[in-house]
Amino acid sequence: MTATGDWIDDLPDAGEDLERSSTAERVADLLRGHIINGALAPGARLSEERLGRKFRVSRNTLREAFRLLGHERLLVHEFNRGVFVAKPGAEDVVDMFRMRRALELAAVRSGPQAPAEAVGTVGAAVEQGEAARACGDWEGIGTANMAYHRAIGGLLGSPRVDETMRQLLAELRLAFHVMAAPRDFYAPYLDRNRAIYELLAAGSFDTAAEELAGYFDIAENQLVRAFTVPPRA
Amino acid sequence: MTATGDWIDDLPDAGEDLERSSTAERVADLLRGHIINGALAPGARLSEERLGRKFRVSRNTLREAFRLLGHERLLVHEFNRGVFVAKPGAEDVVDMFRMRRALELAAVRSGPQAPAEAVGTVGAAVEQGEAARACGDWEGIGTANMAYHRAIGGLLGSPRVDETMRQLLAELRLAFHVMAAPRDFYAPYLDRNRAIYELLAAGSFDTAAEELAGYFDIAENQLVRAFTVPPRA
DNA sequence: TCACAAGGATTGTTGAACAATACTTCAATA
DNA sequence: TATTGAAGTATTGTTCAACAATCCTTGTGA
Repeated sequence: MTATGDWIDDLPDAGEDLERSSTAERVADLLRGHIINGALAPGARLSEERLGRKFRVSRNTLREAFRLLGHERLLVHEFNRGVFVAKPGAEDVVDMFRMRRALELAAVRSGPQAPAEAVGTVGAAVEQGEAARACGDWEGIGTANMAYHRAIGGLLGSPRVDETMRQLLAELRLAFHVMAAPRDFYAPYLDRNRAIYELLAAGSFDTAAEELAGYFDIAENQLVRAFTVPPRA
Repeated sequence: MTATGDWIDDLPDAGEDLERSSTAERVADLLRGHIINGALAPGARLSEERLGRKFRVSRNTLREAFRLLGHERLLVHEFNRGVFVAKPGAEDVVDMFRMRRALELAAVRSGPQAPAEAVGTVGAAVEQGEAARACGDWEGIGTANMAYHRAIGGLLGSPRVDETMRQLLAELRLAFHVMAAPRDFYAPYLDRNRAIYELLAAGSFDTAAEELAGYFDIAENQLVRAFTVPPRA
């Protein structure tokens, strides 16, 4: 017989690829993508009948998908009026940053206990962003920035925090589409991202936290200003 | 004419009392109550047909309610098998405490910027717990402890953190029902709760954070032990 | 004991139907 | 003109019934 049967424990987890089958979840994924990349403008109304025809799913299934995205704050559900793509305001941005500060700063400060490859994931996101900049791929820079901060949150090694960060950053990205010129918003922060990563890799977690806090202050300020001066009515 | 029409802006917001009407949400509220007070045991299966008959709602409406509670991690949805009351394990408790530490400690340290009556809310929860202890109302002590930590999270003044804390503590409470003797679990912590509150009221936020961190260590340890030594099979 | 097939039970999804509510239009009135 | 009121229409809220897909149980046979 071959050594042991342990080989079955060694192959990678299927990870949701098996259980993932519900139509409602697939529709939710599809919609989430369209919302995040801006294909569905904030405030847009989602008609049950028309979307149902478009996706070839029944109204009931569609409504289940709506509930999922509503819980992620990407859709708002107004009773007897329908569901709309969420339209975050300045106060929402402020609130999201409150939560980001709490979670990401705690994550960075918990660096010494972070799981093994967690810091490496941050570095990968940094390079992903720099590659996008080299191509002039502004959309890609935004995506990389999301991955970067998700990786920061990942330092806590907490599935619940990971999930929360995922939602939070998706909602934040939605907020960008309300802004005037989100194009090269993130580009100036790429160098700062790398600097923080270097500090993490060097084990200077407290200094990294201070740097990150500085980033929050600047980015929040810039974002809120972009909201307060509305993108021409 | 009477001075201005501004009086209409001055009356208090109706605040969700008007929009709150969906049957699915009411069913979700009902189920949530039954789950956190232990009427529905962890691991129990929720049959769509039987629950639908019981509550006099259709399967579709019930399924919408399930989705809501699933997103709060109170129910787990297994494809083609049904929904079950979540059954948190030791690793879930550890993870919940990771997130609690991040949020509540950040909240306490943000004390100086806390909204006006936020500290008072913490004090109210302390007294609510002491009153419950005086009555020997163990269930009430647990409820008061939940309110206490929600109030701690409320120091951040963030709606998103509030919502997250609400879910987190509901899930944590569910975890208690897996324990052997959850009866007087919280009683020993009442004095500590008051001590932390006094520190908050005195403005010693950093000291309060240290005390709170100590509470987390002890409570988590006690909880995890209660899980590792299972409540007789 | 194990494998496997048949059967029943439950969920996944659809489509249609009706009630309840919101939105639109337009006429009537002050 | 501005506002009110009253249809009429469109959309959502909810239910019901049906069928496909999947799981679980049971019993049979080797």
